[in-house]
Amino acid sequence: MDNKTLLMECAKHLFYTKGYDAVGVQEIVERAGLTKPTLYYYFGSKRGLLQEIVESRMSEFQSLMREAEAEPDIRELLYRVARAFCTYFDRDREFYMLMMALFFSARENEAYEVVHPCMVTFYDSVLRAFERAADQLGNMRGRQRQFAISFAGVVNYYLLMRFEQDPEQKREIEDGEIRELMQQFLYGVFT
Amino acid sequence: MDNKTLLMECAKHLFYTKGYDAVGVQEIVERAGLTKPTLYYYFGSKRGLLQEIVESRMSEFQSLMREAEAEPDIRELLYRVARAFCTYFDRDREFYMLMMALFFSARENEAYEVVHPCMVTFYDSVLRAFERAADQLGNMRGRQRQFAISFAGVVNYYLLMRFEQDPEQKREIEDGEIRELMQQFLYGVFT
DNA sequence: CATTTTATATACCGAACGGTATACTGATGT
DNA sequence: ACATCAGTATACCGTTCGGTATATAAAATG
Repeated sequence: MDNKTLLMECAKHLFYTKGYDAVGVQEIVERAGLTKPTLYYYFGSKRGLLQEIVESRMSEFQSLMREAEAEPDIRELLYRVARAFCTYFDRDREFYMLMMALFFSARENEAYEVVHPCMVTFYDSVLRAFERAADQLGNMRGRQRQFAISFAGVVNYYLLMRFEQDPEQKREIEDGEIRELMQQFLYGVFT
Repeated sequence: MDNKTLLMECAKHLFYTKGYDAVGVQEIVERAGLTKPTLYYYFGSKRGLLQEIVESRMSEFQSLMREAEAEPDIRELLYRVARAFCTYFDRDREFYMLMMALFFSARENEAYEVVHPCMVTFYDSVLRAFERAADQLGNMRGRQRQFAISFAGVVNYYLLMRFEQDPEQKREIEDGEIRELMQQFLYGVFT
């Protein structure tokens, strides 16, 4: 692994573990066995470092979503979108949790400013899916937003729970689990 | 307002706005028009300050939940629990959002250590509600945890959306909205 | 071989960090 | 009148912060 990638990996781990503001650049370069000017050579600033970490993993999410979005049937579509989120989560759990944490962090914080545009992308993908399936959901009365929010809430809290119970990622998320979750979302808790 | 309360209010606002780690004690006391030794006189440390902010608002939540939990019917119970969350949210939106942010923050962060026990309390309240209603939900096959997680996800993401659209708290959350959200949770999106 | 470019280190900057030793002030109790 | 004590301020502590000026060594380029 080249030093640039090494720095990004070390930073990601520390940001995830201790929080963006709580980690100093000194700590990052020490973990990588390098020095500060090297970090500033590649990224220009602490903010630039976070930006590159985030951007380097966004394209992967977008291609996962593009596959999922092709599905016309709403039930299958929702399953696939949830599947895309879970796959993305499984590929790098620390990164996913870091994104979640930064999304919920303070609005005026540097890290939030970097991450927010990406989270809008995530959310818009879900919202578009509901809007394209409007004809199958009856009169939604403009509830697309509420559906998208609920969907994101259910999926992300599910992943959060997964992570707390199995932070080591011993086993991947199975299709059956995702289908059950979507079943509950579509038809309620009584089924 | 006495200086202790003033410090807590200023700190809460700054922690919410900029993030716990990003705010220095100097900034807090300046906003309050006081000096550092005063802060350390009352709270002992920055951590102690956060602790008091959090603890001072927990009892209120617990009494709201205790009222809601008395309801035997699962539909009405869920509505009441959601109502309790919303009321609590409406009473002090900045505090609620601060708690959310800190709950999602890094595990090894000082702020997380302070807030985590409280969030466990929140979650356990919901979990208990589902467990007490087990007989009305058929065979849950141990899905209480999943229900509780989904419920928390739906409610918290709903409040998050509310907050983004109306951070000024111009109007309270109406019962109809909560009932609709719970309807969707109980019976799915097709209703 | 000389020159430029890329990548790294040493050593440092001023500012801000969390926290404290000490002194003062005004009210309270005796 | 005096001692006590809660509350507040001045001035300071050592450490760490994000960031940089400068040097150097290796690799690519002419």
